Amino acid sequence: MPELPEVETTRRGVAPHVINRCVDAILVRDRRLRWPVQAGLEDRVRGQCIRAVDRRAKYLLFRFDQGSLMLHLGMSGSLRVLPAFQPPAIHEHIDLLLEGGAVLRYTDPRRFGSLHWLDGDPPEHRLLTGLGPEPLSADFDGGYLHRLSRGRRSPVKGFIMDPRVVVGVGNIYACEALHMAGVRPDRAAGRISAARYRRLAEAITEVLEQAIAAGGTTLRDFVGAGGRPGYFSQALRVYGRAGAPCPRCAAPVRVARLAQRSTYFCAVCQT
DNA sequence: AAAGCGCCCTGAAGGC
DNA sequence: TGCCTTCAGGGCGCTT
Repeated sequence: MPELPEVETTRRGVAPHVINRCVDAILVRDRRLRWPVQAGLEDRVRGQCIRAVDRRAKYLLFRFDQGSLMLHLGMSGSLRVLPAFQPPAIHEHIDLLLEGGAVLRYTDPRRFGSLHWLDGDPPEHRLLTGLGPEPLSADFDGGYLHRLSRGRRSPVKGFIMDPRVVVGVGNIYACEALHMAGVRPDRAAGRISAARYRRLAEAITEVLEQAIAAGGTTLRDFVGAGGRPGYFSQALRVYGRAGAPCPRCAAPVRVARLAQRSTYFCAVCQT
């Protein structure tokens, strides 16, 4: 289940195989994704050529000469490039048949993902408006988090996971970044100092960059575009390690429910 | 306006 | 072994 590093890993994995390839056809075998795949989408894509593969938040944007396909992997989606068509297995819902025979195939057991056709250039959609900055861009830093958080009483973990605040920080990386920065997940967002937000922003950036460099985090079913698993799971400090020693102070890692999500933290060195 | 929930869906894991 | 319950990486959209 893709968080931002998995989506970025997927983007980098598929891009070289699809850029400047033209689409002979798109096959949508199951339209029942998070939102039903719009009727007629096939006609918009057919015959067009992919010019770029971009990412905004966790959305992949396949840019054509006229319009874009916007794909979200949801919690269980993955993409891979097949050298030639082969009969689809269960949950393999969508194929882009590329000129020359290769197939870009979308698999999504839970069908929480989505696929939209966007006419505009640059691509615009209500799901993209209102998104916060990219965490790996220059307009994201501790000063930004500090300014935006003033007056907020809800926990800082939910604050950094809010895509209107900053995109791409899912449950795993929120836990990891808060541990790296030494910030308790349940601290009120509005009561954290500028200096600590500086550390937290740096931690978010660092953990995401490390995870991208490692090819994402494999948990259960994530497989990168080339079929290789990610290796970041070996580097997780607290996520999924309840009871194990904190890598910094050796106190047992604790787990709590925060905003309906499992939250792993060290009660000693996160304050 | 912020915050808290329910919910979409399938599969894996753990308890009994 | 099998059945049942719980949980999972997201995030929209409704209610308060």
